[in-house]
Amino acid sequence: MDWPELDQGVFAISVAAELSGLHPQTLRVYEREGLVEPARSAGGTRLYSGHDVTRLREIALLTEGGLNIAGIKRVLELQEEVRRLRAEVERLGAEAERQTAKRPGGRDGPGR
Amino acid sequence: MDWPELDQGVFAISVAAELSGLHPQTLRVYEREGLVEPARSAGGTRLYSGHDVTRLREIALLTEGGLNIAGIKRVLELQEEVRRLRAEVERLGAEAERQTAKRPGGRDGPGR
DNA sequence: TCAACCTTGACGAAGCGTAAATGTAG
DNA sequence: GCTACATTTACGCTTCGTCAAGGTTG
Repeated sequence: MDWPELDQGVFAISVAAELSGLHPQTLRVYEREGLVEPARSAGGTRLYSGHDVTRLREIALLTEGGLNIAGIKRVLELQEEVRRLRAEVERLGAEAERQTAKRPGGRDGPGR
Repeated sequence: MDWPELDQGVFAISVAAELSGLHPQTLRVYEREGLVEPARSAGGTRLYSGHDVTRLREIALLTEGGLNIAGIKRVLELQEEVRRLRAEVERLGAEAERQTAKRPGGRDGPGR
C-alpha cells in the first residue's frame, strides 16, 4: 500500500484535532493566527498533512507549557534555527575529524 | 574612575525601571516569576546590575512583541542556546580554515 | 524625618479556548 | 438529505500591568 506523503493534505479538521489533542475550533484559530497553513479542498474544506499534525502537536506541547500564540511563533522559529545550527556543528565537527585524521602530526592524530 | 562591574547590583528599582522602560511594579512581578534575580541589600532593597538591566530590556522587547511570561522564559533560553551554537560554528569554521590552509592540495587552499 | 523602598490584595484590559448560530460542502 | 465542514459572534477564565494600602529601609 502507498501511504500519503507527509506534506499531502489528507486529514479533515476533526481528524487533525483528534490526532493533535486540540479542539477543532482551536485549529481554526491557529490558522487565522498563522501558526499552521493547512491545504484546502476546492470547496474550502481544510486538509491537514502529516507535517501539519506534527506541528500541531508541538504547538500543543508549548501551550501546555503556558506559552501564548506570539511566544509559540517565536519559539518554533528559534527551535528551527537551533536544529539548523546543530546540524552545522555536526557537519563541521565531522569535517574537522577527517582533516586531522589525514595529518598524523595533528594533535588528535592516531597513535599514542 | 572605576565603573562598577556589569554583574554588580547597583541600581535601585526605580532606576532599573527607568533604564528598561518598565514600571517598577512590573519589575517586582518579573522577579516573582523568575525572569530576573536582582541582588538585595541587607535590608531587602532590590539592587539591579547592568546585566539585569540588559536582560530587562530584552524582556521589554519580547513583551512588545506580545509574548507572555512563559514564552519569554523559553525564548531567552533558546536565544542563549543559539548564541552558544553560533559561537561553536564560528570556532569550528575558523579551525577548518586553518586546517585547509596548511594543506595546499585542499579544495579551499590558496590558489589562482 | 521623609522619600523611596517593601509586600499583599484588587481591578481593568486583553488573550485564549470553547460554544452557539447560521450557512455550505461532501 | 444529513453529517461535517465553513464563518462570525459571544462568553467565561486566566494572565498581565498597574494602583492602593499599610509597613519598613536608608
